Amino acid sequence: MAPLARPTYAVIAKTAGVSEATVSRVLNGDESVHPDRAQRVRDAVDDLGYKKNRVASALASGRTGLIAVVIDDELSVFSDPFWGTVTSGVSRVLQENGLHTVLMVAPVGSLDGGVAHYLKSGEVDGAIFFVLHSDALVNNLKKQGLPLVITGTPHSNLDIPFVDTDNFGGAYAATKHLMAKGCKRVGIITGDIGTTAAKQRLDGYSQAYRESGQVPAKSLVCEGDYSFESGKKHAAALLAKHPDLDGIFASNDLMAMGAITALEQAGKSVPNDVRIVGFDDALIAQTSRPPLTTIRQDVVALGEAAGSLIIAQLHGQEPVPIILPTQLIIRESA
Amino acid sequence: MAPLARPTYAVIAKTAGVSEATVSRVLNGDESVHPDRAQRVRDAVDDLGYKKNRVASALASGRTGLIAVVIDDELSVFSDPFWGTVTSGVSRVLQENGLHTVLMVAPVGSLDGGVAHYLKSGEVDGAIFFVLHSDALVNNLKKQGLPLVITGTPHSNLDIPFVDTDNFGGAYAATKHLMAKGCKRVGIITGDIGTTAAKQRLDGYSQAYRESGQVPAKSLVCEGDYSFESGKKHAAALLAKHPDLDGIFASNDLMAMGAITALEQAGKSVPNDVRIVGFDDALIAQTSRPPLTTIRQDVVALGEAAGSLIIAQLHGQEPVPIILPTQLIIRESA
DNA sequence: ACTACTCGCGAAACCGCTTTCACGGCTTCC
DNA sequence: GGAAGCCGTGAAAGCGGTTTCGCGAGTAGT
Repeated sequence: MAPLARPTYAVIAKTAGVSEATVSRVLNGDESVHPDRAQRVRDAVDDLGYKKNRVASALASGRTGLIAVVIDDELSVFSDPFWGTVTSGVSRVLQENGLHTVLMVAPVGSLDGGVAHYLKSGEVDGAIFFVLHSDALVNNLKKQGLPLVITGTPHSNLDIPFVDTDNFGGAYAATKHLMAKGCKRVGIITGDIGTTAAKQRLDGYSQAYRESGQVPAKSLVCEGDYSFESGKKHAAALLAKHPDLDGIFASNDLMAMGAITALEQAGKSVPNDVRIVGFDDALIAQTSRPPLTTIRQDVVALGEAAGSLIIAQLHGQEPVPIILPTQLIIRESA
Repeated sequence: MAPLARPTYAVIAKTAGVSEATVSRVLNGDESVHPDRAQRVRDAVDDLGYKKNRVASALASGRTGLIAVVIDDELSVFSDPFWGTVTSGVSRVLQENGLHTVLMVAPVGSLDGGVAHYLKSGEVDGAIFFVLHSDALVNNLKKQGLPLVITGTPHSNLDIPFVDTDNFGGAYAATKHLMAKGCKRVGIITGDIGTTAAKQRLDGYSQAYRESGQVPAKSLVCEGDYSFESGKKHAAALLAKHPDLDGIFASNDLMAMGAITALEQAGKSVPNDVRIVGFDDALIAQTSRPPLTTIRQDVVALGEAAGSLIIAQLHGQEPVPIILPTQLIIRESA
């Protein structure tokens, strides 16, 4: 580690013939410095190839330039490309604003774990939470005034800015589409109903169903867990209970694929006998056979929105929740 | 931001009745402090709920406790769950060692971009590179003595520790498996041959082929780019050139799925007419119809290995490259 | 008994940047 | 013409740890 002696303020100040205080002012965009001196400083900076030491800067100013992305889990990122994609969106926005992303993949659990300590200890300027299993930590951090953003809609009425996809609208559109295609008996395989997203998608389905003049039978609603296997299982069950089933809305693409597999095993053709719509427009939706009709959510945009919400707070602006629109992508499964 | 006044060394020192220097020694595991005083310090730390300010610590010691994970790209993470998974492996290992992961998703390109500056400016204690398009930056950083790890085998003979999957062995096993199943004419769809992984997998294929007593025809080798579409395209081409084709080794699962799609469109049955083996054992391998026989690489382990290599270097140990074994997963496609 | 070391520990310098404070020089207002 | 106000600027005091340096006491060597 021979960090080839980087210049410091002392050097810049000397070559520019000003004080260190002035150097700091120029480099931090303080307008009150005389243009000539400011220019001298900038010249010196360029000549010497100066780069600010962010650590020293952080210590003195209390701002680290780091934003934590917290994934309260082990599994999500491991198996789901979704969060990786969101993260890269976040990362890009932050980078454009001179901030950096600290990734923390760990069960958050208590208020006293490693992650909690790290966040509380002022080493990051803000935090974005991805999968939130408990509100305790978030509430705690909010009290300390740490800028926060939640992706997904929070359970309780936390007064914390969040970004989310229009789950309700997407599910509504998916169900409407099935109805428009002539489906009379449409089942739904939900996600883990403990998550707000799953709940909202169910609501969208129900709403569309009711607008068709019918009420969805309880037995048409199955609670899955977003896995391929659960899609398979519940599709088979639905078919067993309702031989006249002609449509399924699955709360994500993976379950939709599971459903297709189950239906074809049962001798049904998709989309001729049963039409299927998924949610996400993940990569697998395109590679599926038949290609999956699904609700696209813009995952990168989700990350970018989260990033901008944090930045807004850093700038002292009052952040407003962001709900991103979805888009119906019609392929062959419905 | 009311960081409820966290205690500092000054407070600890006073309550423990020692000097700040001693506090520092105790907290950094210096053995030379008398056990009694050390205990007094530890008690004070516990009582006051003291947590070290990492920023101040970083400034004074020159160690930030941050490791950068650099993805020299925009696309990889966006579309491929692979890197997300590796990252979480890295993150876990680092966290266990009191380090944190700074994620940088950006084209690295020049020696002078934002990422380059960040890395050179000593704000991280080490860096792990994922997708490496150019050796320039890495070489440059190495000269500065920054601990580095590359995932994947470097092109040139850089003297930089790396972790990789046994691409050769995996491809070899895949091809052998096809031969053992009775395949006589086995094509390969490689990845971007500019990457070492693709090259190594091709070598493994060739080796296995030669051991069967034959030499693979040039026309059996197609260069794909890891995408679904390229798998589809090249499988169709292979079949056109070799009507007697009875096996395909695809360098990743996505291309294998593309190949299946193309073959079925051409009226061939998988695995009855043509057997197919993929590589990765990604999620889609299980959801494919038929389920994909493939070479599993342990992606999480890859990340963990990268993490430990960095840590080894931080401890001043001489790191040795790590090659992780693969495993043949037999499903229905071959 | 006297010098020579070793050992544990505290004082203080230091890491590099930010920010407060006060000062000299000007303009403005009675 | 003198008091009051501004403005641009530099000196210096931090931010909260780490680390060097040297001191005093205790042990050993001769």
